Amino acid sequence: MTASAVPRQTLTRLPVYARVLDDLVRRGVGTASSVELAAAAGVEPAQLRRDLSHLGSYGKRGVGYDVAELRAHVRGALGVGRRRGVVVVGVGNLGRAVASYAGLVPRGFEVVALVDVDPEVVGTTVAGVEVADLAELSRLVVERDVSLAVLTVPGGAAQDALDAVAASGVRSVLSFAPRALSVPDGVALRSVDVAAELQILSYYLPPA
Amino acid sequence: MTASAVPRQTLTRLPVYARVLDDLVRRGVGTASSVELAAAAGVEPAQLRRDLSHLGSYGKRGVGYDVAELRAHVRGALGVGRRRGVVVVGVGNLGRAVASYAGLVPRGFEVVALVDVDPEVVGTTVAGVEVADLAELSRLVVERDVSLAVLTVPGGAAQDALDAVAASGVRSVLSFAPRALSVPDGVALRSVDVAAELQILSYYLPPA
DNA sequence: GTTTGTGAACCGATTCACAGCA
DNA sequence: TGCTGTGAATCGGTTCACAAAC
Repeated sequence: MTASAVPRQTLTRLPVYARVLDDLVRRGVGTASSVELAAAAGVEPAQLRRDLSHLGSYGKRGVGYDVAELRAHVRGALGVGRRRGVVVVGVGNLGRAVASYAGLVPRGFEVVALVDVDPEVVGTTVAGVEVADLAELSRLVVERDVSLAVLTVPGGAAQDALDAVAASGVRSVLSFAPRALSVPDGVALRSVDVAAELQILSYYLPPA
Repeated sequence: MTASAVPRQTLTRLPVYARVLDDLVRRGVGTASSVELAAAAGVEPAQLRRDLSHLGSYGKRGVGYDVAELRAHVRGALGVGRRRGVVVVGVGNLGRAVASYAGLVPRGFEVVALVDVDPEVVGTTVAGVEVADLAELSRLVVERDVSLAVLTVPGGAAQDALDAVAASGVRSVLSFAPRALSVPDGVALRSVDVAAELQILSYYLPPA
């Protein structure tokens, strides 16, 4: 089962499974069935079994899954455990929040560079990292072994930021900008738009 | 075409269309074809036409869509334009970033309440709003007409926060907590997990 | 001629349901 | 017996392709 054979939707659930398995390992649970794992992950058992089948055949019929073994395989598929250098582009409120977010370190993500274009911000230190000018991006990516970028820039600056990040050699980008972005070849982009999420939720509110 | 007939996936694209239409109105464009709109939104023309067809039939064959009219219908479906009170639960770095996020106001979202459990934080003012104790939540929801909640609490506190928010009468919730949450009846929940997004992106990185 | 709106075909993902293995 | 892994059925959503409308 090659890596590229993992369906997109399955891929989005693997981090959830990884978290559930982390919990079970921490609690010393040795074995778990698809029913138990699915309940903890908030999905259907059949879906979880199908998802895991894309990684290989690691369960035992009549028994369930060995928690530690399965965890190793899920982590392996996601590349968890390997250190991943992250650059945060745009050091406003959101950029500072991402840079300070404690949830990244236990997953192997290390914010090793911050860049901005505002001279007021460049030179300041956030979460122990000095903010550099955007012009330094390419150098920092190489020197600090950056493999992921988080864009926390205003919408109007997002396309330029994405292009700059791509030119610097980073191939995986998470954007918080409320914009449809044209994605350079070979770059994987995921987007989060907080206002859009709230608008989607608004749909369900009473129109009154 | 009733409101509940809008498919989930279409719903997630409506905010994108709304933004594109905002731009066109601002630039004084009167009419646009599905090809033009789709290009700006980053989707296929057929998909855009299908999506819009769920809202009604607002295009003119041989001409395209009247930008202002279509915008009004898309906004209407999402309830944009109506003021929406928002409470931010958990005033850490991320909560402060959300409370200060300028992108919410133009979409009609107004952060009118902040709550936390930490006595160090309660009483401070963020983005012009005083942080209240979580115990005040129900009162604030009523007094300030809150219809949406954003959960920016640590993972371990998320389920309790969600339950408290639901008990206070808020029915639409956006969570940033890295947890699978059990959703109370009648509540719409959307989740954003930054570390999970980075893990998904990690999948595409070279394993070396 | 141009472009919408939509049946119909297609596609990927979910769920069912059970054969196969522990 | 109990539970996985997976064919087969199903479902929702996307894309095709064209008749209808302008």
